[in-house]
Amino acid sequence: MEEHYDPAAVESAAQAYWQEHGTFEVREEKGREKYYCLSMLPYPSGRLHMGHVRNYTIGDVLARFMRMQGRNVLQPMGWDAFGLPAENAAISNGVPPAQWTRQNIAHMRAQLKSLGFGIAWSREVATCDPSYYRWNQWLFLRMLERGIAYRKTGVVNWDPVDQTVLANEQVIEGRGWRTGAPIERREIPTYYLNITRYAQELLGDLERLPGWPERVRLMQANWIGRSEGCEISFPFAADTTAAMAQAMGKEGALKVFTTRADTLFGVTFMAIAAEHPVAAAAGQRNPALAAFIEECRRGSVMEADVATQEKKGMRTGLHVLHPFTGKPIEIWVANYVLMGYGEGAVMGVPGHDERDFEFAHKNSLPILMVVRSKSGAYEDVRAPWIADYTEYGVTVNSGEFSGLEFQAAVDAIAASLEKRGLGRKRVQYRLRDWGISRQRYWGCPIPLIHCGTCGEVPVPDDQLPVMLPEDLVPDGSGNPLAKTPAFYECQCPRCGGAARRETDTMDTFVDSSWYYMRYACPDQDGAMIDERASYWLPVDQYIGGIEHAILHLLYSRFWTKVMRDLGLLRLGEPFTNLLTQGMVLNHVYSYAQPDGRRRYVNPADVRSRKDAAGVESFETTLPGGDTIRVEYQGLGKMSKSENNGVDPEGLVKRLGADTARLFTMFASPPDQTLEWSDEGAQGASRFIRRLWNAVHEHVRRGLRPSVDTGTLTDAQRTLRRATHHALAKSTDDIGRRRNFNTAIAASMELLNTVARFDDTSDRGWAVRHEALEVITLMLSPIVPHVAHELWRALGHERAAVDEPWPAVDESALTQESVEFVVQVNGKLRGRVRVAADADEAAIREAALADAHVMKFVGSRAAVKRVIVVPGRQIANVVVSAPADGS
RNA sequence: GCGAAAGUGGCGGAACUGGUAGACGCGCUGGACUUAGAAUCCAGUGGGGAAACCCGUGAGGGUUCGAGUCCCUCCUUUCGCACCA
Repeated sequence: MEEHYDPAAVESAAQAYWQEHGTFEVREEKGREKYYCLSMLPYPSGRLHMGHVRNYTIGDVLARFMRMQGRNVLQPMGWDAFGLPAENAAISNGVPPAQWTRQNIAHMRAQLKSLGFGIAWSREVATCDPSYYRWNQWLFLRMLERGIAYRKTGVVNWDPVDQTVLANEQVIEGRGWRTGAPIERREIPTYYLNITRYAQELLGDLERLPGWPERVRLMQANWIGRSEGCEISFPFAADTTAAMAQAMGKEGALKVFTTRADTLFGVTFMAIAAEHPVAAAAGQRNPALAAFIEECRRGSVMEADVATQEKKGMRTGLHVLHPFTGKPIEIWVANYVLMGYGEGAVMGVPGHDERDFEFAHKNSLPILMVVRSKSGAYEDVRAPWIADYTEYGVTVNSGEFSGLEFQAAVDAIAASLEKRGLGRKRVQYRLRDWGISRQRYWGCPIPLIHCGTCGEVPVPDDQLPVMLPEDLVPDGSGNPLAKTPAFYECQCPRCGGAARRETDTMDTFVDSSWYYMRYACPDQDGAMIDERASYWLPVDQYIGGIEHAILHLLYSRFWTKVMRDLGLLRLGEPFTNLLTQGMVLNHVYSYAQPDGRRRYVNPADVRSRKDAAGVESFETTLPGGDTIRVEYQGLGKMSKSENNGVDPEGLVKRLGADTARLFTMFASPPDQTLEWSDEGAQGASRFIRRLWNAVHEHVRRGLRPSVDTGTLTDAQRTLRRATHHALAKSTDDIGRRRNFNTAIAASMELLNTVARFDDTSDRGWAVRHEALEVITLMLSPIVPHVAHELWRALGHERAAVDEPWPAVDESALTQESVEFVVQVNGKLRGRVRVAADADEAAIREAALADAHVMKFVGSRAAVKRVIVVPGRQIANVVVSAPADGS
């Protein structure tokens, strides 16, 4: 063993050992309990960031811990390799996305290896490999056969300059993020996956996921957004049937969805979305209305923007009839009605709905009150034209349905409507079908062919995969696939005539919806997955960022259920336990440039100084050599834009992988935010050196006999107790609570105890030896490299990574006497030592015999009772009037 | 607006089931070693007070022998969703 800790040497030796022994390569072993530990796969952006380090360290600690617990552990890794950044890099550098992506993967793989993660590298998957995306295409075709995938014309964000669809988050203040061009709402044909078919199951099964954070389940439930209500048909009035017959075919009624059928008698107008077919029909006869519809169409499709918009509307001149009173009700086109939810039309009840209230006020529409509060108070204090009343109450002014409470009113009205064929109860979901078409190059081709005579024709299975050409360089305008005849020109598989291949690619969320299944059998080229998947799945522990709480995790659950229904799996839920790690934060510093724009300075380049009054200020040295003052702007997520990232590669070079891992695990619990601290990282490094030095000092004295636990001194017994106490805590903290920070604190505490233990006898040596062994193994999942070396130094042939997790020696924990804390009326007043088996009476006597305690009790006569809590080693003396202690 | 989580020393955090508030680390102070610094080691470190003690977990109330923890009201911060009919 070297005298001085050299992380680079220790780490490369340990990594070489694991590599050589294939330590983390695993096979399916029937009868051995498996543990599938999965971290979300990274996008190959080029370099790891601290968020990756944190994510994969959490996974690695759990994987290594479970391995020591005897489980057959699979921890794989792969690459979410399709996507926009590769195209953007291609546009600015002229390098094909494939080349850029593969270079990044190579670099990041090396970075992951340098951090010592115990990954089964032979199972690596990259989603841009044809051997992977081929099965996206295959499953898509199976979905198409069953109607789960379908083609529909839908509203999208369209950038007219780049000629492409943009995701909502790529539209900034109504303009394309790259071109600055105003974004249009355009209806183009895209492929959808029918996730709404699974809405109820996706919602209901959330209850079967107790290993998921409550807040993620809640976010998904809100996203799915189930509401119970009624659909109601309002027949068209006589004056409008001619126009409607044209637009609506045979329907003859305007359908709405409502959760408040009890307010049906309060309807004073109908509101329909600008995209509603009735609106289009009305617009044909009315140029002003057509212009208004066009104005709404140009507006953003982002719902957050829609929410802040002023409520605007225009009358259509068309009417429907109230299903009970028969009175005509005018139809308005309103910008607050969403085409994508319910029927794209609502009944306007301004007396009992906030939005309708606002709309009615703006347009001077009548407001009727048809619900009063149960107490009746509402009628007395508020008139409907002053405020709306949106609570559940009792119906009034509602004909035969007056005087009913909410549920009774809804039931009665729905029953009556259903009898007349004008409505029924229905469940509505907020969730929409998943549009997967992207007018992008760097993604998985959608395996379809458009033929002039046969229409849309699926690519036959034996022609899969539809290969994405890898040598194209996008220029920023449109999809290069659509400009590459060699790609899109093809023969129709049905009639053999000339046809055009679909040039849209799939949303990259498709790629990440099932990659965790493929790790089980990445070499299988005859099927999507095979029976090895049923050995490893479901994933026992999934770790990733909270930002994926909805989309990725919902899509994966949906995908799993589809595969189950296709008979490919027996599993309904892919991830048993989910850990969402917190963000990594760092300080943000900036200064104003002459042109007024702020420039961000990396915290590593900022110096702090204090003036005579102790006021702290910050400065940095510019590349030119000038020193400039910078402003502290608080903490922010590590990001490029705020230039506050810490490069893991530099950290590993400077302090070592073990230090990087130890600091990220120690600074805060895994699900909370982590604040980067350079001093904290130094502290982690210092602890590792202290441990190294302690072991070095210990083994320098040579190896000696093992512990004879029967004949130890008090100090020796105390150290053994500390050892096994720390072990019990660490086991619980990692295994049950997932609180790695406190597990590490327990090891630090034990090392402090060892440092104070200066017994040089044989038995003293042996007790210290045991403590150092336990520390080494307890920390080995967190700092595996240094543990590997220390374990050898402590005299072991077998590698630390192959050792089982040590067992707690219960006998070491027992004590002959224990200290009880004595309180008087809940305030700490003394400590007494009693025999470990002392009964309540003895503890009570000991407490009352303590002079300091009695000072506050006054006299024994004042004692009302004594509460003894043996498990907590605490006794509380209750007195009626405590003495003041003086 | 709706939903959720969280407010504890100078800082990150600990206190898991209501039972010794502040573990562990950082920082800071003093000391040792050193020509000196760095590194390392030792001691101290919530506030007040000479001490006895008193006060302290965002604010206010409550339950309890006992509250950081439970209940009520309020404040602040963060996150998610947001015209969902």
